[in-house]
Amino acid sequence: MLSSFQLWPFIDKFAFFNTMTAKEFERISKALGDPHRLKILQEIKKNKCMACACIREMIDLAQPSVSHHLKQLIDAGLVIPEKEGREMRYSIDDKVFTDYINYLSAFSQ
Amino acid sequence: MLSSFQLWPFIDKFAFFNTMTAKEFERISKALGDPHRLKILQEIKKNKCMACACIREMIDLAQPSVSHHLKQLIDAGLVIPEKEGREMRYSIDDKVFTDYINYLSAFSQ
DNA sequence: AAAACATATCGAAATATTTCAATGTATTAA
DNA sequence: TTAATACATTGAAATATTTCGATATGTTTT
Repeated sequence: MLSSFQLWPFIDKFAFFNTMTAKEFERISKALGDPHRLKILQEIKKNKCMACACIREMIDLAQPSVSHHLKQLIDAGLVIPEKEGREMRYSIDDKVFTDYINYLSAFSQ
Repeated sequence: MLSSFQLWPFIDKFAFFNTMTAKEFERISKALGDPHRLKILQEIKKNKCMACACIREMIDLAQPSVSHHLKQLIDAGLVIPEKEGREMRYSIDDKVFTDYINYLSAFSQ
């Protein structure tokens, strides 16, 4: 059976099945490549919690550092920020993870 | 329906389904977070080619730089090096990509 | 054995990232 | 309206990564 790529060989295997560009992929990979940010992501996944107040308790970093890491996760699209009074709430953007996985899956087949 | 995590809540969701540690995940993410290394991976995926000779033609970098990037991909486990005469052949380790995707999938569900 | 070739390693300069004290901004409480 | 709270931004030092010329190592060719 022919795959799409054999039928349309001019289509880039690494950009066809989702809208992610190589630049976006790179930014997400960078965001994932830090132990503090991975911890933050896992905490946000466990329970959508307010940021610095809650996250600082689990990570040994100053407030501006936590803020800096959160910004990178947000800029990569992995985390969605939401203002709630004078606090912030952060949540995981499942779709961006799915797109990232789709991009990756071109390598493991 | 109960998930495994509800049945065994003491098991870490991010380390159960594969053997990858957070440190390994971090190293792979870092390796993926560079445009040159992504290009190299895509080229290796397309056709298992000899390294510097073939890869240098597609990337505007000096030979030691290509070697340096390849080393990071190898250290991350994404690429398998193989000596063939005086050349090297590099190939993708599908399994490591699959493990990485498994680790990631805990975030997108 | 000497020359040529393919790639790795070293070391240093250029560049990028991480970190935090100080300060700014917006929101709620007094 | 002044205090306090929650978080973002700035700017600078510490640290890590990228890059490449020079050189080393191992393999094939002559």
